[in-house]
Amino acid sequence: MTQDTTQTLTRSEATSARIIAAARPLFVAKNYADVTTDMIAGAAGVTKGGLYHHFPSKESLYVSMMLDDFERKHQLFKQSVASPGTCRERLASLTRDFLELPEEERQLARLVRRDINIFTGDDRDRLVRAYQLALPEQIEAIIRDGIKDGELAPGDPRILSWSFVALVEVVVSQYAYEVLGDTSLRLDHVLDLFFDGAAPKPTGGTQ
Amino acid sequence: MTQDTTQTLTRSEATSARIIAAARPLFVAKNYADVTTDMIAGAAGVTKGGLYHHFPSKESLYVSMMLDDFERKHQLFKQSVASPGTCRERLASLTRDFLELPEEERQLARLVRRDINIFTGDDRDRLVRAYQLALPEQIEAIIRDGIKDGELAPGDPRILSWSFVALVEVVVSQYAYEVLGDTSLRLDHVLDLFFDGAAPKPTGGTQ
DNA sequence: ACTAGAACCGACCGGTCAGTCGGTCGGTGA
DNA sequence: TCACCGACCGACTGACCGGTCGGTTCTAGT
Repeated sequence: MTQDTTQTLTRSEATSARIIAAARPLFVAKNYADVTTDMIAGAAGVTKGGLYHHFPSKESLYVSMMLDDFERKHQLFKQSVASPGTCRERLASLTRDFLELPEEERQLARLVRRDINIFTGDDRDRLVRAYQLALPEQIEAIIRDGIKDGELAPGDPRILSWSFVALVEVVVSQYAYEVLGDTSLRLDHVLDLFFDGAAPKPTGGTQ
Repeated sequence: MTQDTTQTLTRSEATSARIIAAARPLFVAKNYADVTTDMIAGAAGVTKGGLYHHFPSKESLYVSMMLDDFERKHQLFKQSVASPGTCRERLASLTRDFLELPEEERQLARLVRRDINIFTGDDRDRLVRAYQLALPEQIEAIIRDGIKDGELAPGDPRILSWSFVALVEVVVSQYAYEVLGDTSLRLDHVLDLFFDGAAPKPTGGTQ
């Protein structure tokens, strides 16, 4: 698998991918414990035996699914971090990418918080590290630059990045979509709130 | 229970309360599915049969526990909403009350987000309503006043209240405690960020 | 065509856990 | 002191689910 990534997937790889793809919406919709291996296998068009041919355990299937997703997100968000422009522009780029992700992939990022205390030891550590690398650390890098360049007030970049993530999660809700509408307005809302706060601007312009 | 709250609890009420008190730390530490009724009963000093004498199901025990807690929080936060002062002062009062709650009670508020998709129908609705009444709606009331009085820029008060809650949850983390230290500094951080944002102040004062 | 091995099947096992039920205990009123 | 009843007990049940395993089918190389 390491020596040959150029051509089409093997049958085994295709089935593994199909199983993971089938598991994704199930784990988004229901708790880890409430998603059975039979459900996943059924949704993927294999039997439980087939599933266990590709994954040694339910837990390892879950971890594979999450690591897969974090890797994709990591690649996606890395681009915004590397892009030129102001801190605000780069944060906007990253957030826009996130908001324009399909619903399912956006929700996956929340699973790590919901399910993290199910796991212990190695699996838990790997999940946490992969998540932090994919999202908070990318934001933290941009924020760190922003502080250095004077675009942001001095402060702990990690706490600021978590705060930013928290604000983004708010506008992902159904209600925010109804009130704020499409991506651009939700994006502006998050950036305005993060950079300038909720107090009225001293200059008092209307939007 | 409605007609007689003056004197000491009956034995039955005391046992119910003991069971709920025993369940609280267990549900905080582990997922709903991973906390067994035997564990709860054991921690409460009764047997499973005794537990089921007081609660018809595990789910109803969980719901009772949560509704109990939300009711207490509702009473607590109501005071800050009713208190005089600026929007910022009232938000500070409410947030300080929250931050000074014992760890266990603070964490309980997060359970509703973690476990809400376990339940369906009536129980789910009651949990959501009780939570929103206890926390976001109290904050929303203060924010609504703030917008009316010009202390906050116009905006959707519900989204702003959710944003505020999200920012508070960030400073509840272990890391934030290490970086920011005691309650007052974390409180200031949340309020500064919410009201004024992360950008440097135009006047440029240092703290 | 033959065959070795990978992919896949599905009945089954072992363990777990919510919920049950017949019974015991202790307090309370007559 | 005795009868009653709510509180409590704990062994048991039935269903569910993760994981196994012997067997079958598909595929690729010769």
